[in-house]
Amino acid sequence: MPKQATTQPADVTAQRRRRERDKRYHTILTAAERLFCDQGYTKTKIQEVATEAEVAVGTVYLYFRSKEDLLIRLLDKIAFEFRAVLGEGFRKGKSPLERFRNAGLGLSQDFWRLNRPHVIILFRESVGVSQEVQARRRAIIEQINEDTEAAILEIMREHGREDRLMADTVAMAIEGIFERLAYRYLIWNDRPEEIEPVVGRVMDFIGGGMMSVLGNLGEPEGAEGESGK
Amino acid sequence: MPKQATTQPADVTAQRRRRERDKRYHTILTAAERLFCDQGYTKTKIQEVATEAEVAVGTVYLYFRSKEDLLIRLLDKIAFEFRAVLGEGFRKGKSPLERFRNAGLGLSQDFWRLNRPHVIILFRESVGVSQEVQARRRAIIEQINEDTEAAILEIMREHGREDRLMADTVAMAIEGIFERLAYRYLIWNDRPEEIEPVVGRVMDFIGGGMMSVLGNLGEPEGAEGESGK
Amino acid sequence: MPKQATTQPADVTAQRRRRERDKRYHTILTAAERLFCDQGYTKTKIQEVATEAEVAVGTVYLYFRSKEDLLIRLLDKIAFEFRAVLGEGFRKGKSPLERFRNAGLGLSQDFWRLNRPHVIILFRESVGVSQEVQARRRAIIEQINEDTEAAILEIMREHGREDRLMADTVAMAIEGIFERLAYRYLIWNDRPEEIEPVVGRVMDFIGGGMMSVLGNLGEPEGAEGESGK
Amino acid sequence: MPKQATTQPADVTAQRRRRERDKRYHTILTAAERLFCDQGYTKTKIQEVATEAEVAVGTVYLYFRSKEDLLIRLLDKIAFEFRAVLGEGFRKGKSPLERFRNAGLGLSQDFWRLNRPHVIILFRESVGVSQEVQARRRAIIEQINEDTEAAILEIMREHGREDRLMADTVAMAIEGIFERLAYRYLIWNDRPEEIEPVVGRVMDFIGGGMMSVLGNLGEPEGAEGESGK
DNA sequence: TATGAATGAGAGTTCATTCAT
DNA sequence: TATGAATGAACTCTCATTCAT
Repeated sequence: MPKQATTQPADVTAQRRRRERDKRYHTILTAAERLFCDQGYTKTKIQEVATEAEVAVGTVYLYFRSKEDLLIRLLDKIAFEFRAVLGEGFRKGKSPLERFRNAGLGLSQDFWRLNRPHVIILFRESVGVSQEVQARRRAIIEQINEDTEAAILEIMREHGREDRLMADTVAMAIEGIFERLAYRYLIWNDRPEEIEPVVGRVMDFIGGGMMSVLGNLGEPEGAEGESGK
Repeated sequence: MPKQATTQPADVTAQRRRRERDKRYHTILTAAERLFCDQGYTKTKIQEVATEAEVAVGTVYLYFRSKEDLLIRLLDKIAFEFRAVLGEGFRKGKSPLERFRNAGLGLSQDFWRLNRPHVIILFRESVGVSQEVQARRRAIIEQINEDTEAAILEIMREHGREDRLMADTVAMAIEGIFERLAYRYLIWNDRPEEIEPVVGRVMDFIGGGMMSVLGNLGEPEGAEGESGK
Repeated sequence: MPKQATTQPADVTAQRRRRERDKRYHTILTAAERLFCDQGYTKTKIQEVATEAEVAVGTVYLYFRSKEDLLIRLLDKIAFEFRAVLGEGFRKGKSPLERFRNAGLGLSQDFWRLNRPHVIILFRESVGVSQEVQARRRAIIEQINEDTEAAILEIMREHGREDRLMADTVAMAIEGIFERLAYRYLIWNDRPEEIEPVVGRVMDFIGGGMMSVLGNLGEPEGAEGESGK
Repeated sequence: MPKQATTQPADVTAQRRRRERDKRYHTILTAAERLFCDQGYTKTKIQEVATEAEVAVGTVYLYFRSKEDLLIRLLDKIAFEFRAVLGEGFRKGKSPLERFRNAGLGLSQDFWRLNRPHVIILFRESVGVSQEVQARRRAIIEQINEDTEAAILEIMREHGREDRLMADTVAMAIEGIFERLAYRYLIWNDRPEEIEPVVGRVMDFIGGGMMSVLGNLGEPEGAEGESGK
């Protein structure tokens, strides 16, 4: 009791330890991210991650169960940030459609431009690694799909009707488009500055596609021959 | 007559050898394909490929330079068949738009349904393997992009104007959509029977997107507010 | 005092580690030496070296880059000891000639008799292995040649003249003689006890050869028609 | 009988076959020689030997039991030619000493200059290959030693006494010298033109050594202090 | 006799993971 | 908690030799 009164060392120490632990966790994770990006997951050795993070090999295993675990935690972190950017975009704007557009632009501006490594890990390095990594990757992408679908359903509702099947399909399509976009301008060519104009064109394309689809649902503009057949 | 019988053998033998060589080449390639799909490229051992193809390990190396070479040849074969199906689709139909639609349907009907292994190798197992494999994968996808772009330009021309930039972007978008489609219904879920209805909806979406884009170019239907801004 | 006990451990541990590292290095090297001798370099497997040294295969690669590196380090060690014995011999004795003789005897007594494995590795197992090993072997032999040449030049100088060309040739001759001697009585027949009398005769032969050559240079006994022209 | 009378085809064919067989045997052997020299025995593949000899792999095995056998036959051939040159030298000249000198010169002029490949195979590529090859190599070198010893004994006899032990040692010494000579000017440096002057000096050295040794035996030219102690 | 496709044992090397300090 | 030396299973590729044609 008197001891606690003087400096509360137990709590303070515990807090500091916690902070240091967190810090080290992220140092290692960031080192792994950098290396997985530059050399690929398979070619990166735990020893290299340790060196890059300025810790010993054993220390890496103190924070992560295995090399695979390192990748999974990385995916989780990426997923979190990804959804955050996306969610932020969906919240800005007056009409649902405007919000939708903002999300797309936000993704291309804020996220990808800054996080090429994340894109590389999500779309290249985590592909085909192991069953568990596949599952995680799939969960992330489906989660994003659901977010997008929700936004689309909101737009649909505003137009008077909702079609979950179509919303799901459109969400899937949009995700596919953006993945390819990212692949082209970040992974294959590292030219993020070219993304913005392409996103403009892409959003036109997507907008047209959605209009066509929404038109069939709520608005009496009617008669796009192909649709719905 | 008897003379023919004695002089031909050389040719006959040479021919038969060639046939057998080709046959064995494909036996090994098919064995690799099956295993790469089921267990993944990395986890598949050359020994297993050999056993599956009922040859010795050394024989595999008689036909392929390395394990990586096996994957590259596989990609080449897949690319060839892929483009064949796509090209066939593009040729059927009266109007460019109809031909375009046919290509999409053809892909989903003839190719993907029958060739799940191909899709898995192209979209999952060949990702992140090595620099050379990446290069090959990229070349294939860009090639398909060009094919698609050409088809789109044809449609554009019919509508009175052409916009290469837009055509390229749209081609990219379409490819992205189809890749995600394949991923979902063939790789993550092996439910090829669900593809067709989804492709229907997807083609509506794409059709709408293209109309919107074409509208801006040639037809005076005008006024899709979002587009072109 | 107690403080010293707590502050020193770091140094002590570091020292002990260093000692253990050195010890293990030599354990492995010695194991390799034994096996290379008994079974030959090519037929010895790294696994065997590891077993002989009572470590794991991976540990061998922790200390040596490759199997070839193992041989090269061995050669370096042998070269070091070889020159040490030779140098020691060259230092004992009053006249240059006596010193020269001592070096020869020293070689045959101290070195070869005790280091049959070294002789085998230097003269048999390291021959024809690889470019780099050849280079190292050559460097060692040329180094010994230079040492011998220096001793001969000293003798020559005492006799009033020096002839580098002749000294070089004689050094080469002497080395050749001793190599063959070693080959015969250590590699082909393991009878080191027979070396000493032969070395006696050989030294007579060499002495005569050198006298004849020196005679042409310094002493006016002259007139061996062929020599020196 | 009448058949024999017409063309004696059986004999003629048999002879021609024998000739062709011999020719092919030598073609293969020569191809192996060239490759063993250039790339080393270990690195040379049977396939390469076959290609160089313009036959199929199987054909090589029709003429030689194994890769090792190829090397052994090569050694035999080299030994044969080696002894021939040596023997020829020993026969030319009036006095035994002159004949001896001729042999040494002959070796350096006729044999080595023309047969660098032989030297490389005998002194480098056949070292450390296998037990059997070692045995053959040893036999060859001992054979040459005996030839040399015989020549030395002849000289000794002319001088009135013979000492087998000394003759053997001197023969060994001479062989050692020439091997090193060959190593230096043919294997390490391919400069055969430098051999001749060196051989001159070497023969002086050897001459002096032999004189010293002979002096002790028979002739009263005497009194090289060191010798014989 | 000649061919050359097929064989398959074999070996060097790597690297994720552990654990004594 | 941190360290990093030690581990050893795993895997690709080679190449001498064989044998059906």
